[in-house]
Amino acid sequence: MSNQFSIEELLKLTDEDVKMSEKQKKVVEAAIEIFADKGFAAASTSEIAKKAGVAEGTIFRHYQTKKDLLFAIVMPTITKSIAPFLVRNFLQDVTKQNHQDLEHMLRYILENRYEFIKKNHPVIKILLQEVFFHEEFRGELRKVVEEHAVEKLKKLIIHFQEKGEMIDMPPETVLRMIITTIMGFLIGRFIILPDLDWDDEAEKEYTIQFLLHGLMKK
Amino acid sequence: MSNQFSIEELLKLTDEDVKMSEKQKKVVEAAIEIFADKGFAAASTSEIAKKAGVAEGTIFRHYQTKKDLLFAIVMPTITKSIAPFLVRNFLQDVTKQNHQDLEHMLRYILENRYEFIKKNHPVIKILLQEVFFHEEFRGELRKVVEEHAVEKLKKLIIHFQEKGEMIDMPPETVLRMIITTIMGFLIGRFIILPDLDWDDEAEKEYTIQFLLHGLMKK
Amino acid sequence: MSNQFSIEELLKLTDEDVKMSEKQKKVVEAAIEIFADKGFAAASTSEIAKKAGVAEGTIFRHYQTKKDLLFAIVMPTITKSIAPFLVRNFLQDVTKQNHQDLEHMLRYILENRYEFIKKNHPVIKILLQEVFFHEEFRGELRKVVEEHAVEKLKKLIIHFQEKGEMIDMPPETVLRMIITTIMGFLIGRFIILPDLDWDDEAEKEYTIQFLLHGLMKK
Amino acid sequence: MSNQFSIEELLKLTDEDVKMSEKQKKVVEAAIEIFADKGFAAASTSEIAKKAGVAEGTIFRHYQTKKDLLFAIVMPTITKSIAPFLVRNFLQDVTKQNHQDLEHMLRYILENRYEFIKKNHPVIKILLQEVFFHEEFRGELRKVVEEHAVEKLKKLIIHFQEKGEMIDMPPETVLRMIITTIMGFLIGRFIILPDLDWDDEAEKEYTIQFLLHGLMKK
DNA sequence: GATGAATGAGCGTTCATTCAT
DNA sequence: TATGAATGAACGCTCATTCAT
Repeated sequence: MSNQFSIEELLKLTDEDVKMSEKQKKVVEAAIEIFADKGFAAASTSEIAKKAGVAEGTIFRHYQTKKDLLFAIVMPTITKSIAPFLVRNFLQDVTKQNHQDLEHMLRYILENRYEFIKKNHPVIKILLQEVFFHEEFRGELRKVVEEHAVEKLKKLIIHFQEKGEMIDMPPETVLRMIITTIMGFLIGRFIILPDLDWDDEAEKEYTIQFLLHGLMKK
Repeated sequence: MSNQFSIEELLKLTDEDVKMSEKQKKVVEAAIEIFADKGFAAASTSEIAKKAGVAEGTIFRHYQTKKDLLFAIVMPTITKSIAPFLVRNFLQDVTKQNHQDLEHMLRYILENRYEFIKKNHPVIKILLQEVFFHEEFRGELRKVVEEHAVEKLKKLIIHFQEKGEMIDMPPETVLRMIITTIMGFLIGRFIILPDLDWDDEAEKEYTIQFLLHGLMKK
Repeated sequence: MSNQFSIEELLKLTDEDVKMSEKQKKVVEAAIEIFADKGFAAASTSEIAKKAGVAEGTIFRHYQTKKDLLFAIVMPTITKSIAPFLVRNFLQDVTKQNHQDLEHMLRYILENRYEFIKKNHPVIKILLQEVFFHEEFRGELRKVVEEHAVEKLKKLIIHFQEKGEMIDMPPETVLRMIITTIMGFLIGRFIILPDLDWDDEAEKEYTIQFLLHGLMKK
Repeated sequence: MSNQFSIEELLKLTDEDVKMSEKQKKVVEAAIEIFADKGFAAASTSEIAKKAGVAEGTIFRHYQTKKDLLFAIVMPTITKSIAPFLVRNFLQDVTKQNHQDLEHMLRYILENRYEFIKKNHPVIKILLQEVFFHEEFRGELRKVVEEHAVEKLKKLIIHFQEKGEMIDMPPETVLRMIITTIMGFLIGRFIILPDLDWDDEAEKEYTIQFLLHGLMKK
């Protein structure tokens, strides 16, 4: 319980950024924009400095290497990416409720992650692009997901299956369907085709309906 | 109909590679390995040359620039990525059959793309990594998908919906669910977690079941 | 005679350091250590500041440039390096004595310079390392040596030669032998191989014997 | 005997340099000049390239780092610096002769090293300047001197002492006097004050006389 | 056709120095 | 007086690309 956080504590994590000096903030903003646009390897520190309106040396006062800058941007987002499962009572809250739990849970996760990616899509784009090239990202993701998300969700799935509400598939497979469907929507919506004319509320509803139909026992 | 191909013609596309000299093939193999491993921008032509066992200059005899080499590797795979829909009679074949059409179609597409990605996952990994950074890839993908896949599949979806077999959602949304679920499986299986101990036949079956449950009218 | 000093005045030169603030002293100490260790050009002011426990800017309050810091450290040692010959009565003192003068003089110089380098070897190491790269050091050395040491010593040599005690060689050559032999010992002892197990008293004696044998008329 | 060389073989070592391309030779020449002039740390590769008339990248085709360039220049000279003692029969040649052996040996060494430093003084200047900053140089010097020079010379010194020709001092101390006196002359002559008006033949003679007087038993 | 030396622009990074606090 | 963030020129080095052989 000691390494879990209340929503308030999680928000504090976000506000830590406030400690940054004005110039440092400018550097981070410019770096996010450029990393997202052309990728880490193709981004140059001189371009970042120019866009941030600082001298190139200023970047290296705050971040020892270009890679450190990338990590400082992406690493916190890796933790925050599983924020719903960091909430202390996530498991109990959901299981104590009635037969509509599954739907509630899916709606909660989708809505919550929708807002998260809506606010952070440039950094998440960077994460998606760079996760292949930096073992550190994969390691951190695996750690954070395995420690805080996988077990909780598998328990929930088994709980729903025992109540006879959910289709009989291995919990890992059900998990894959949930993640795939939700991320498929959000990545399509915010990363791949953000310029399409999305009716967000309708698509969220369809996504939930598709998941419920696909996962619930008839 | 003129820019559509029979299965035989598609296979010929694959065999075009045969025209390449021994050295050229080595270059392409080395480039695929290194691009997939560290990304286009972080790969150096000298490293590719060394791994291919050719001189640095040899690469540039066959490909004017490093980017040309990338394109020569990835572009054909973009076309092949929608191969099932390039087949002349795809639409007729499916719609002329009985009430098990939807399942047959999904099974056909999944099986076919499973084999494709199994054989080509390094190049597909490169495509996934680089599609964000090269407008040319996005343009080609959009063209090929819109011209050959989207319309056919939307017609099919409408056909199933009119037969009362498929859930009532906008065809584009149904398409998204199908693509998301199938690609979610294949990318997870071959690109993100290829080292997991997958029971492929079972997972394929679950994926089909999930799609059928999610998309069929009860 | 006006620019010559008594022993007391020379000591005062040493005590000038007292005027420095605590921080300034720390800077000088750190700079000596780092300049001696890695050379002036490869030493960074930030490293000096860190080792001295002051801010980077503090160095430049006391010394306008990094070179000024080097000069402030080394220049006084250039003067002190010929201290024995700065003593007002060096010449008279030696020539007024008996036939053992030569030996006395050599012992005096060797002993005196042995103590000097024992106390100041880090700065002398810096001087030896940097004298090639800074014309200012060569200029100051030449000035100080020519003005205060060469003429006195040449007169002494001629004096000993006229007394028939010393071998007939050009006085400059004799001077070279003396300097070479004494500095060869001291540099070997304190700069090049300080970690060897030296028997200092014996080696001093051998050095004197070698010089006497080599220079005295048989 | 296997790792010892005839004069001819040693000369071949020198001629190996011939394998270098024209541009590479230019780079080495420029680097020697600039390293000797301002020291390794203060020399810039762009300045070397400019003086050599090549592109900066050309330097790094032949030498992976600036330090490699320094080592390629200096390391062979470390070996050659003890060339006389690498000659197969150095020891026998000298000891088989008559009472004038000591003088012959000293004359041979002085003359030989005089010619060596006359030809190579820029590289030797670099070695003297950089030996303090690069453990690799000290290591190589120690190895080469201990393996090939020290033992041979100590045996010779003991041989002369047993014949009663040489003063009774520890052989290491005698060695120090010889090295100090010869190097003192050569370094003064070629490195420190090369612009003085030296009468080389006379100074060589004085140096030998001083050594003989200083070391021979009366 | 293949080579690999040569190029030079551009990279990430360091550094002595300045200056507002 | 002392600080340390900020600067920007210069550094060592890499790279895609060219071209004489």
